[in-house]
Amino acid sequence: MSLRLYDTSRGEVRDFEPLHPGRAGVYVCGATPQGAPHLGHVRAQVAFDVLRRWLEARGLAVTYVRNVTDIDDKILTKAAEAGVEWWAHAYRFEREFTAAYDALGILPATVEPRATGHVPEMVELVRRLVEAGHAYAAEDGSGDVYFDVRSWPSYGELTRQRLDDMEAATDADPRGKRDPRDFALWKGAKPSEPASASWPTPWGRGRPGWHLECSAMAGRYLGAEFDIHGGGLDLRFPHHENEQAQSRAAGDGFARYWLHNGWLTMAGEKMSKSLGNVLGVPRLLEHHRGVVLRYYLVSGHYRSHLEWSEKSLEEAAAAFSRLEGFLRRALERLGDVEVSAVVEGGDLGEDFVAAMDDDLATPAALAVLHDDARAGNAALAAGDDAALRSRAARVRAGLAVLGLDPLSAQWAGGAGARGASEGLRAALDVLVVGRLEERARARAERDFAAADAIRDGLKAAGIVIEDTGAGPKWSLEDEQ
RNA sequence: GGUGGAGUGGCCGAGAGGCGAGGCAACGGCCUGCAAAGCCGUGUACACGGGUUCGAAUCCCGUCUCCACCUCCA
Repeated sequence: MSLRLYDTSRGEVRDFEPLHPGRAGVYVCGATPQGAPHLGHVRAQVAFDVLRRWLEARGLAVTYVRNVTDIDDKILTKAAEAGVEWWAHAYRFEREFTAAYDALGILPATVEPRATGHVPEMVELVRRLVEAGHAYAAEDGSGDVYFDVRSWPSYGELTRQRLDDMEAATDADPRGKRDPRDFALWKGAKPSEPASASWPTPWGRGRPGWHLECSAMAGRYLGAEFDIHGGGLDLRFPHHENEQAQSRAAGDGFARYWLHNGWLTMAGEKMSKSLGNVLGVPRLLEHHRGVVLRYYLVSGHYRSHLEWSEKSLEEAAAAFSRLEGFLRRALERLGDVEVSAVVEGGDLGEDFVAAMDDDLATPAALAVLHDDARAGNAALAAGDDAALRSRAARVRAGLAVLGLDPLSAQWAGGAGARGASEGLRAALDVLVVGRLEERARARAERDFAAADAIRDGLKAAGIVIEDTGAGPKWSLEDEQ
């Protein structure tokens, strides 16, 4: 039994063997905070959060690095359009990304480095590349420094493309380039750009090119060679190809496995800012629980396209409620559902482990949990507490690995921000229980019209009544 | 032109040679005063055309359609 992952650089699933036994270094491309986060952004982060949680469940000590590229062309232009400092613009949206991550239960990274905080590392990397003959300062005096793709025969290996087959960028500014496909490691300062957006280097003042920061920061926190690099499919080329080229040309081993997540689509098309079909996470959270959004994202395989619709999200809510409802009933019956979500010696079932080991097959893993919940519900009805306890433990442990444990600190308390506070809930309980007592008297007298009127009245107020073996229970409709 | 991916039942969404993933919806039943929840049962789907095989959604050949990357993009 071992973890197998689809390595996009090889185009195949292969066994994951960490570089250092017992540890894993993971680098995931995070935000370029030029605007608000959309659901596609968080899909990627949820996917790699699940990877990280699974590696930890397998007993690996994970160093999880997620960068923030807080300076780039678009940040500069959008900030200028908005009439604010570029660094204020970047930080504002960085905080929105962080809030979105938190709302979806994405664990904080081990470290979340910013590009602007790693200029010395970047300059050093450029220096090494220039010395090795793989980079050159532009001859037009612009201050740009380019990577020389012709000097690196492996260029294109990540995406299995041949340099000669690539379309040359039509809109690329060829100024000072030896080959149109050469990419900027460093961009010379322009008079039109703010002075605060440039740093001194041996090649003059300037700012980082797009790809350099990831190589520099991965090296800084994970070393010259590390286990896994993740990101969206659109980053394979040019971003990841260029990262790998510059790091390896500088003599570093860089990433050993490359993982890429698939698209969240709308009407079959990729969600992206340029198409304008984005779903902002803050807006979605006004109407949907974060845990439900997360369940929805996890219900498809991370490499598959996931077709967005409100209906799909409602189905996800219903499916999650099924598991959540089972755990809440189990908790009431048993008093506690203590679990250990580790692969060896924990409560995760064999089938669940096999699913997750198979390139993080979360849909299959969820199917296992639904099967356990069904069996657990039957055990509950039959009064078989031992069976109930083991099923509930498995469901909870599995959900915990997926970041969906309804009893966890993250998600307990029902609808989170939308839920009632403790004090209000206690006050409401007194009132509702009073009404339920009236209803019980009416039912005892077989006055069902009066009993149902009470239930309907509460329903109209958003309070749902369910009669259970242990008497009536109430809950807020929003929390279901 | 190069590279890669997808087409599965009413819907979402797995699987990748033989035992009908799972969820949602629907229908029938159990339970219930009713409802809700839960449980049991009901569905024979894999773009199309050939082929291989005892057996194909899964392998091979061909065709069609869609998407993505090669330019900023999770």
